[in-house]
Amino acid sequence: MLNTQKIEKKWQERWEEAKVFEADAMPGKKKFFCTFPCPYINAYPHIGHLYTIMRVEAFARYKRLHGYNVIFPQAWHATGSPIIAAAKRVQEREEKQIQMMKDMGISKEELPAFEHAEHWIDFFAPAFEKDFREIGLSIDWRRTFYTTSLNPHYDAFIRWQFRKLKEKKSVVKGKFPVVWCPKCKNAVSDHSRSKGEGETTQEFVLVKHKLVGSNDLIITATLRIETILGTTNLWIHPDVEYVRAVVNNEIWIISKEAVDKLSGQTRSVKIFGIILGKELIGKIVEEFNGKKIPILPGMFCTPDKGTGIVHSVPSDSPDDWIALQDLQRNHLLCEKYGLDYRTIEELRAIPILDTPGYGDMPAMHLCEEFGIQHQTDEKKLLEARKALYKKSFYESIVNGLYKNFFGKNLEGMKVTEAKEIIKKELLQHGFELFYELTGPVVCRCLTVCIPKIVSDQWFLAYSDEQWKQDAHHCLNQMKLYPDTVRQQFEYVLDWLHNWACTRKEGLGTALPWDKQWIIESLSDSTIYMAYYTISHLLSSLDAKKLDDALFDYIFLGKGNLQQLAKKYECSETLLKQMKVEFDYWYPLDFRNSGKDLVQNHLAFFIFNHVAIFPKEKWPISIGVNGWITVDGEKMSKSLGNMIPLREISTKFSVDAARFTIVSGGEGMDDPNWDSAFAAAMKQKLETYHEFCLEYYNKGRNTHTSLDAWVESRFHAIVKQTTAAMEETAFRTATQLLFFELQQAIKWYLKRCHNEPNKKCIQQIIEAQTIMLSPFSPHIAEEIWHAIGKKGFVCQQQWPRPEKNKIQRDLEVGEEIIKTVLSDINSVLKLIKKEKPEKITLFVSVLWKYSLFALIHDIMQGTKNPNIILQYILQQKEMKQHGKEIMKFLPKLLGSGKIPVTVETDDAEMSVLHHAKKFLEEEFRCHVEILKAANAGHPKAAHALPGRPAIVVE
RNA sequence: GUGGGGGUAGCAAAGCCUGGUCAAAUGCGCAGGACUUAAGAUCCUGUCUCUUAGUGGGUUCGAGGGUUCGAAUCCCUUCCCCCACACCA
Repeated sequence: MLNTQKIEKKWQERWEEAKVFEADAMPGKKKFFCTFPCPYINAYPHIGHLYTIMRVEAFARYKRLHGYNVIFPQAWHATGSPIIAAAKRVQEREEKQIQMMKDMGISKEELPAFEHAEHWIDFFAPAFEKDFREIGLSIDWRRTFYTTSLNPHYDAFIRWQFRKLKEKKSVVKGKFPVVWCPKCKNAVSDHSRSKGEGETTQEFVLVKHKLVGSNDLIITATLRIETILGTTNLWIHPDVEYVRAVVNNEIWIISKEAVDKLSGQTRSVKIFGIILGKELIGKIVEEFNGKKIPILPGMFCTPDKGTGIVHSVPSDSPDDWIALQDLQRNHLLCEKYGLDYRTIEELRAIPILDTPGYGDMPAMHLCEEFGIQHQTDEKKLLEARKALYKKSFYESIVNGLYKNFFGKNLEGMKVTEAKEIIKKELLQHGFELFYELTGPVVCRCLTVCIPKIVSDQWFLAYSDEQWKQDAHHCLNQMKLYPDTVRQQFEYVLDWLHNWACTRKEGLGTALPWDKQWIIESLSDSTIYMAYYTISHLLSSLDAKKLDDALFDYIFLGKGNLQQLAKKYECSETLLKQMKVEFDYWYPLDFRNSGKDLVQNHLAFFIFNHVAIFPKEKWPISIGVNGWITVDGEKMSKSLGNMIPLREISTKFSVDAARFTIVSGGEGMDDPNWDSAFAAAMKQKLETYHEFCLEYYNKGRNTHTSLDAWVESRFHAIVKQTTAAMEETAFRTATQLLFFELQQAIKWYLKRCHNEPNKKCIQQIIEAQTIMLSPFSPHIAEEIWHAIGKKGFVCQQQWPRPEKNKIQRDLEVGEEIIKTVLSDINSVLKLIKKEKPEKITLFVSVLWKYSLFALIHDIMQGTKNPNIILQYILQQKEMKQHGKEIMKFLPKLLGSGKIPVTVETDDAEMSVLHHAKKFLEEEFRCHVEILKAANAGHPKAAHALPGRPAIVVE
């Protein structure tokens, strides 16, 4: 048994000593720069990280074997709120958080330290590095850093980045609705809530209804502005007190509860009167289009939702429909509020939308479907409403009433489209927007949160057309692994609009020109790969002195070297060196991440690169992969199937785990981690190690056709493996270079009775070990060393496939022998004979005829037309002329059986003659090989090209 | 719903673009055998089903249609799974 942990450690130390993975600019030498996105360091890394980073790692090691000067740097991400929020939770000793800390193996004594965000970084950054080192990643650790203002050098870099963006007008100011805590006077992110995780703001439109005979406006709020033409009446709760208030020079009637919400949203609201719902019932309001409708009693109106008043669209709202039904059935109620029930009865729902499956009165149908009897059936109504909203939003079509909507014809348009147009028009005609939360949110300070419009929010202007075009341009010339993600990228680049890039809380860099803001996490991590090229040199400068001039010089080649050196009190050489490093390494050659980052990080990455850097520094390629599943199940904390990296060495061995995870899958599919495979793989690698030691110096010097065969297989496999590696199809590559090659070797050794050609087997062992090294580097080094090779395996040359050594006919020959072997075995098994006395092989023809000659022969007659047919179907001509031929072939086959004489193919005969000795030894009996055509044995008729008939005696 | 990626034997995963050599690679798992004092490892054999002195038949590649002499592969319909739909890592 190998001590894998010892081996891992040994080689990691040796690589470190020899600085194998430290790469510096070497102008003139080909280079490869690859990165894995900074992981967020609020917990230990796990096997999910491993899969994605292995794609970078394997590619990096592969490129090194091709003589590239490779850098693979790694930094840590701490920008944003999760760490701060977690620290706060620790401070509060929140149960869940404490449990999480415990699960991570953090003791009670250590807890107080985790109350401070800085400690998380101090703790996890080294932890990540340790874990990453322990799985043998070929990272240049000199270049490591972490993000946020806690790293002043990086901080200066981010400030430079944002000033550059601002210069290009890529950062703009705008309005933005947020979840707001009135007490903390802060936006409350998901992580800082004690209740209401996942709730966001929701955009309503405020509809103004003019009370006839006064200047008062009754305000309703709706999510479904596209139904505006279906309004038949207003609902108001008779027993609720509403207020009259001056809102931006208008008089509004709204619920008390609505006042706070409205005033939080850039409005001044002054209450000057109270009005009971009852007082308004029966009155008439005038709509924006002049239509007059009544105000009716609706008990379902709740003052804390919207404005507490509802406009009624009975055609498309189950609530409105059933409320209207209730009222129309209830004469007493009408009388109670002094309403004329005849006019009430005449109120009819107005069809406005066509909803597939429900026609133009979906609310009515849904009330029936859900068995809703009364407006107090809240549960059922909620379900019906949800069902309808969803269906209607995506599937309904607006009808003829919208033929002339402010001069626009919307008839036949989908709701998703029409909605935006309707909203836009109405906003121009005095309607207003209003935000509500999708559900109750309570801040960490236990204050109930409200929606608020922040008016000085900064955005990255991704909606800018020119910027989008540049991004597309960049994408078009980029290589994507796999290319199937391209469409997704195209879509995302188009779809992205302005991104709110600043926050009020969290870790990060202060926005240089507006220090109340902190740059948001995704926005600060878009071009930091450039920072890798200089991070190890930059840290020797005094952070306080750093400013834009430095980065302008390094990244954009502006400014005077002498002056700058003076300014930063450093040598010119150092500054120059930084510039050389950047110019040499950039552009970035390969960036790989999970597929979930396509729509944000990777898209931002493209955008910001094209904004800041000249074309020749734009990224070269992006790799994208799926999400790991563990033994067929989604990986999650709750399932308890997270495998932390730190457990890998002891549980599976690093080499086995690295190999396993890569063979889990490729492309965009979710790959699978198979624990049983990992365990088996550990054993296989050990066996492989033993095999190499046993066979490396074994063998003869003579060269046979069998050696030529194994060489052919070897070169074919190397060729395929290389092609797969180039496409980052690492699963395919591992399958080929390990299993496929093993199989070939096994057969080879069997055929040559464990007496391989020395040169052949050495070449194969060396090559296989080299090809294995990107995946399982420790064991590869161990083998390399053990077979007496000098240097590191990771610094060797990737094997070169030699085309002229690949000989198809040799492979076909061995296939025939394999078939014969397996056929004899099945016969032996069937007749339960262990020791045959004699085996006779009847060899048929390899048809040399052209297809048409064959058909001619069939017309002459044959012993078995079906066999011929089968053979015909495989021929190239069939692919070209298949249709014509098949039309008349059945007729031919229907004709009689006339014996036909055919020539035996010499190739097959000679293959079998060569293998005769092998077969005889295999079965320990005499083997006879005859031409089927003139054997005269009844079994001989079974012979097929490439598959002799067999008689065992 | 929209955009993207998928659905293949017990599990995982090739094949699909470019239809025929596909009952479908490979690996894991499982079963039997050899070796061994034994375990592990290793090696061999089998692993849809029925047959059989083997190269044969049947039914399979989410489901249902279609194109074709021929479909896992091309086209249409449909169901299911994953990712994203944002202000955040």
